[in-house]
Amino acid sequence: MKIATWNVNSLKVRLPHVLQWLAQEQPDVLALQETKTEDTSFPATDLEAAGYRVVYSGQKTYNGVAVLSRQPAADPVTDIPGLDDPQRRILAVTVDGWRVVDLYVPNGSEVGSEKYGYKLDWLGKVRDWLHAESQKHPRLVVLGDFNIAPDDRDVYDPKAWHEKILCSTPEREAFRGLLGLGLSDTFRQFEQPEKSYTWWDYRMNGFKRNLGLRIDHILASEGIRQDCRVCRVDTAPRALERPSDHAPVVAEFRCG
DNA sequence: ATGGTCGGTAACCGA
Repeated sequence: MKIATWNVNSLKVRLPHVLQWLAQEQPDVLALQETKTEDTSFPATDLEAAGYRVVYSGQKTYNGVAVLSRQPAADPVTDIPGLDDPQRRILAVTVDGWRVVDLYVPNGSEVGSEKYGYKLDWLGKVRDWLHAESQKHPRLVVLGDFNIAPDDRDVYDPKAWHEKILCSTPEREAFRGLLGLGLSDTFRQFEQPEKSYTWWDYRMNGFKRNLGLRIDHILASEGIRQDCRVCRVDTAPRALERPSDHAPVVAEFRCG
């Protein structure tokens, strides 16, 4: 089972990159964030022609998540029970007995802002929901744009980002809270190159200078963490013309 | 030097 996550920052603009990447990598599952596409204009036909089933939860202008899968996706959930939120940020589906939870965690804007409060509240409610999901599904993968750099080694300049958004202690505690559900940060199960990141600001030639943060993650439940064979960032799409500001992250699991 | 670049959408907001 090869499963990946990619914040595409507009699926309409990035569709050629996504189709190219699917053809090259042939993942079993690809979770997308920031599709910025209403469901009525989701490019289902193009993706199905590429051999993928599509499930999506979008809205106008902002947010939007989708899961592409080679096998059919069952039991979709688009809302956290008990959280009445118009923002389309979560999508859970079951593929081949694997529960896949696609998250687009709020950015939070600035520490202490209203959006920051929403982010922390949202993360708390997601944690409660994922606790219930983990009881129901022994094979659980939680992946997406978490908008949290878990550790200083996930930040190109930890001093400059000290207690800044994406790096603040409450955000990192919320991330550790998810790990406390028995979820493993699959990227850190393996030796990795130093200065591995998944997002680089469009400004200041951030990618060329590798001024990045690792904020996109693939978490695996206790039942499958030992089956994870590799987790890596694919920086190649970030170097293309007109790229997303995020790179895909891929994890491969031994099956059965 | 406190900027800078994208995407969506139509003057700015969000990231």
